[in-house]
Amino acid sequence: MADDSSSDDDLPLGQLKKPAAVSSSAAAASKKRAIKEESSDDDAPIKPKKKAKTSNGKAKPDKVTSSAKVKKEKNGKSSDKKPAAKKPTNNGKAAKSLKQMDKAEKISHAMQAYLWWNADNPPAGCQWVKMEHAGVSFPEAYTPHGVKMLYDGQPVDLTPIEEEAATFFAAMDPDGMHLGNPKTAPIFIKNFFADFRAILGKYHIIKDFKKCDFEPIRRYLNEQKIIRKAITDEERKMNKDSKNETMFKFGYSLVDGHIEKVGNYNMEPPGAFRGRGEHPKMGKLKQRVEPEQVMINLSECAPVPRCSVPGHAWGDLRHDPTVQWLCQWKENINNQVKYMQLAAQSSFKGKSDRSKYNKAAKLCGNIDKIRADYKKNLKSKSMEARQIATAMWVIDRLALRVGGEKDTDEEADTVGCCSLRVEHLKFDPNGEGADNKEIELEFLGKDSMLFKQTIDFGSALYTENHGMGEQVYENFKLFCKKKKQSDDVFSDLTPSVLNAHLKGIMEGLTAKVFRTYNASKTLQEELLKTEKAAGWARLTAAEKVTEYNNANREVAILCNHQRSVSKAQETQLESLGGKLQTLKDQKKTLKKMLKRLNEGNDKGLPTKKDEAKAVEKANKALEKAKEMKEKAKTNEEKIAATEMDEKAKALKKEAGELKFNQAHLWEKVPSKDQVSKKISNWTEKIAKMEMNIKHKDDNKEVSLGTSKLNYMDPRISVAWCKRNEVPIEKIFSKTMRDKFNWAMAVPSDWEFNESIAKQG
DNA sequence: CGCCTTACTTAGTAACGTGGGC
DNA sequence: GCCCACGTTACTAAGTAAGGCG
Repeated sequence: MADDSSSDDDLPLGQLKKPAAVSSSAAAASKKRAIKEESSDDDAPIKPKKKAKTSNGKAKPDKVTSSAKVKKEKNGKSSDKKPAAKKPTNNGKAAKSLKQMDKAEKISHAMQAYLWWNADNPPAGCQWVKMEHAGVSFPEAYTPHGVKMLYDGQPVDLTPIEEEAATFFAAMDPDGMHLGNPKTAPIFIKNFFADFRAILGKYHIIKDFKKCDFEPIRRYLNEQKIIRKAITDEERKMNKDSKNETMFKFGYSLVDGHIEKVGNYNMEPPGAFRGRGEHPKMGKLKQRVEPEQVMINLSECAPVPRCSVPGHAWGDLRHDPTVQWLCQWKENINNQVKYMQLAAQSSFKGKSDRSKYNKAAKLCGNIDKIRADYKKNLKSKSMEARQIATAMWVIDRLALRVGGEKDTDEEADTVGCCSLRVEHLKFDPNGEGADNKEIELEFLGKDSMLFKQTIDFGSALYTENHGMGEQVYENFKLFCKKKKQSDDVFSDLTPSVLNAHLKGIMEGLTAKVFRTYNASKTLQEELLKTEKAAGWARLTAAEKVTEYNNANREVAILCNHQRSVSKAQETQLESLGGKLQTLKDQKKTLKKMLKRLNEGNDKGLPTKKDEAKAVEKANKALEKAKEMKEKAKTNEEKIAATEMDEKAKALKKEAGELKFNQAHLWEKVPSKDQVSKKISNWTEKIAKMEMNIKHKDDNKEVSLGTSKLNYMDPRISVAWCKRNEVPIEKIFSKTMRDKFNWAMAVPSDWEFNESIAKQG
């Protein structure tokens, strides 16, 4: 399995790209025809001639197709030596028979039967030989709601297009990260209003944003939200069905005889551009994309899908097997090309993912050489060599991104290593004096995430084991000398210069490989550390998972993967703090009670106040709300039902709080025994809650998902699960298991090191 | 060669849906 | 069995890097 993954991997991507586009598409085309013939029996059920486009979608022929396919692939598979890998991927649950599966399950079953890492590769330089799909699914045309915004207090008639734009603005949360931030709100409003005015035309009465009142539309949208909340189960099912229908139609592609999932098959709908950070273009109107703007890419032999928007047609057609994309179009905000591509669990993505990790693993064998190289050059007489060496240290040790140049008129002002400016470094941030070797790095990185860390270059962390911290510090001082705050620290260093140097050291090495390498290496080392600790074997699976998450957190911190703390989270944490205090107070009360009982004074001890009443009241309200929901026909009734529901929930919450507040008490005067038992109970509860709060607090600003999804070699996690008897589902969600299907078969002693690079 | 285009990976957040505590 | 906090998924913005072109 993973071991035989052979030499394949880096082949298709790198070297052979050139002969690609034009010439090879012709060559590939002729080859394609040959292949088509060979495998035609294979495709027979899938290609009922004209309707082939919908072959992945339409109801009847499809059912035959998928089940036939399943059987075939299954048989083919059982002959190849590994039935084992299959079972755990089947959700852990007892395998369903084909008859019991719904359509989506059947398709996914069929897809799982294809193991690309055991299959032949497409011709060198090509990603596929045959590819067919249904194109993108377009959002529905805008339906006007007729709710009028106010201008200068007066309702204004708007055309549907104008109304749509106004509605995009009204849909923005006034307290959200764009309008709720006093720094970004003016940018957003300025951009939006400029585009809105352009739609309205010169002579429209709307001229001043301050006189605009979008509140009526905003209220309407909120009302719609409430109505949607009150839908019946039946309606909910219908929505799901129609969603599934478009998934069946557009969500799958046929690539070289097997089904693959498409990632983003829904065309991005129009709206207000939600750029992050202080993006200079936020608020601009993102236009609706017409089919004519879309280019689709499929094989020449594939049927061209009919465009699903009435009266429209695809803009252009391509047959380029050297690329992965199925559709592309231009977006009007930054004039960038966007793509529809296969999903993360597809073979295309799986192949490049595996090759990414193999490349990072290859770095294990070269890292000493590389560190020695930049150590030497840190003192080089050539300024360029010195800058390259210092940048490499930064990228290696601080895990910064390479940092390409950005045009701040067009994009947010964010930086990485090469684009660091003098103003982002603060020497001796704590004013500790001359021989202090601290620098505070403060800047906005990708997605405008704050990087703020004080690096003590003289500390053991950066000086021991060839850490070179002191020399790096001297270099930084040198690079910043006589420069303006706004000057680049690495004056003439660019990502291409840096990457050219890296390529000279190790084939395929680029700056971003260091992040993958360090993330995976860190995970592996952290996991190993805990496994070696005394008593490890006695831990439960859940406790082991906590340790895994701790290791994961180390990686996330290394990569500076953050998330903002939501209001809800903040209040939740606060309320937990309140609860903890209550528990502590209750414990005090219990101790006092015990003391008095010991003294034989049991008069006036607090007892439980009647709480059943409150509970009953809440339950009644809840029942009524349910009833209203079921009866509701009109919008007004639906809104009333939702309101009632919310009221009832508030009552229930209140009752719960009352219950919690006197949970330490008894109906009658308790015995000494009862009290002391409860005291020890409470001690335990308090400890548990303190742990819980600490854990939540530690995690609230760290995002574990990104590193798990993009940086940590999944084979490390799979092997860890296997040797520690932790079910893989505890670590990887369903989609992650699908994405990492190629990694599931590694043995329990698999290691992230240079030897795996040789294997492929 | 430096800049622009192309193609793909990485990223946080909003919306969604579900599993496990009451 | 219910419900909601929480994890998962969808969405699309924002990066990197290679290659082409003038």
